[in-house]
Amino acid sequence: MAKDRKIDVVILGLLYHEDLTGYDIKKRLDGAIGFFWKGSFGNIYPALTSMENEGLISKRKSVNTGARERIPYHISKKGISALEAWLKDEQASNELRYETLLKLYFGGATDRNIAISNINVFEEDIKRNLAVLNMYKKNLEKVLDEEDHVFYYLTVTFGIDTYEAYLKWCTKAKKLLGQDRR
Amino acid sequence: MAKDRKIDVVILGLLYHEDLTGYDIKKRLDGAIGFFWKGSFGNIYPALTSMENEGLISKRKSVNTGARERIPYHISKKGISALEAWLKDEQASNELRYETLLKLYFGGATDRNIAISNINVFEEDIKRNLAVLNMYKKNLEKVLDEEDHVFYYLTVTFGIDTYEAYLKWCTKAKKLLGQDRR
DNA sequence: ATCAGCATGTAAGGCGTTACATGATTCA
DNA sequence: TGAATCATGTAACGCCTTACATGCTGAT
Repeated sequence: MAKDRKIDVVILGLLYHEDLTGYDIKKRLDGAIGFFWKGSFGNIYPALTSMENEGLISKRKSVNTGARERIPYHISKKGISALEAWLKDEQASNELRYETLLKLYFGGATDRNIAISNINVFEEDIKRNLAVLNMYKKNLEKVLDEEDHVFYYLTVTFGIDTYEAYLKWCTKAKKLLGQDRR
Repeated sequence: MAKDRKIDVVILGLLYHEDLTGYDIKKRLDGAIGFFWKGSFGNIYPALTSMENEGLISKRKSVNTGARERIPYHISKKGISALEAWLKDEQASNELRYETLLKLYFGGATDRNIAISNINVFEEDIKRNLAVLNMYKKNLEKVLDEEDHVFYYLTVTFGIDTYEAYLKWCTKAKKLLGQDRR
C-alpha cells in the first residue's frame, strides 16, 4: 500500500462492506466522511488502479446501467488484512489547517472589523454544516442498533460537538473584540 | 504571491511585526501557531527565496552570532499590501484530516476494543496538547492589553475550547462503545 | 434543446514532506 | 567526546488539486 496515500485505507474501509465504483466512493466522501476526510476523482481513480496492481482490490465485471459503464471494485483478503493492520496501528495523524485562525492570529495588521467579519463568515459556515450533521444524526439514531452504525453515529456526534464548541467560541470572540476596542 | 502556498501569508504575518530568519519562522510555527498551521524547513526556505524575487520581502544583512550566519528578512510595502489583501478576502479554507475519525468510522472491521484503544490514544494526545495550550493562555492573560495579544489569546482559547469538547466526546464515545457491546 | 448528473479517466503543475549536506558552538 | 542546538539550504519523490476529455441519459 502506498506509504503516504491515506485514500487507500478509505477505499478499503468502504469496500469492506460492499463493492463500489470510483464514482460511488466519491459520493461517500462527499457525504458524512467529508467532514473529516476529503477526496477527488484525480485522487481516487489512480489509487484504484495501483491498489488493483497490488492485489488489494479487484475489478468486478463492468455493468452498463444505461449511461456509461460502471466498474465496481471488490476487496481481497490481502486488502482486508491491510485494513485491519491499519486499524490496529495506534499512530494516527490528525491535522487541521484553519485559515480562519491564521487570519485571526494576524488580525492586528488591519482594522479590527475585518477580524470580526472573518469570524462571522466562519460562524455562518459552521451553522450550515451543523444543520447537515444534525440531519445525519437524526437519521442514524433510527438505525443505531444496525451493524457498524454506532461508529458512523460517533463520527457525526464528534462533528456536532466540536462545531457547537466553535459557535460558542465565536460568540465569546466577537464579544471580546467588540468590547475591548482600544 | 504563489497561488496555493499559504505559508507565504504566514511569513508575511510574522514579518509584519519584526524581521526574522527562516529558522526563527520555523520556531514560531513550532509554537502556538502549530496547533492550526504547520511548516517545515523545506517549505519555508524556498518560500523565502521566491517571495524575495517577487519583492514581497527583502534580505537584511546577515549576522554572525557565533554559530552559522543568520539571514533576517524584512517585509516590504508590497508585502504589507499582500497581507492586507489576504486578510480582507473573506474566503478561507478550513480543513481537518482526522485519521482517528477515519479509524473510528471503519471501526466495525475489527474488534471493538481496537476502536476503544484508538480513542484512548487520541484522548491522551489531546490532554497533552491541552496542557500546553493552557500554559500559553496563562501567559497571554498577563499581557492581554498589549498590541495584538487579544488575537493570539483568541486562537489559543479556540484550541482549548475545541480540545475540551474532544475530551467530553471521548468519554461519551467510550461509554457508548462499552455499554452497547453486542 | 439544454443542462445536470452519471461515469471513467488523464495531464500538468504545484506543493509539501523527508532526508540529506554542512558545519559551528555549547553544554554535559 | 559526543550530543544537542543553531542555521541554511537542496534534492527526490510523491501526493493532490484542478482542469480537461468524453459521452450517455433523463428531466425541464
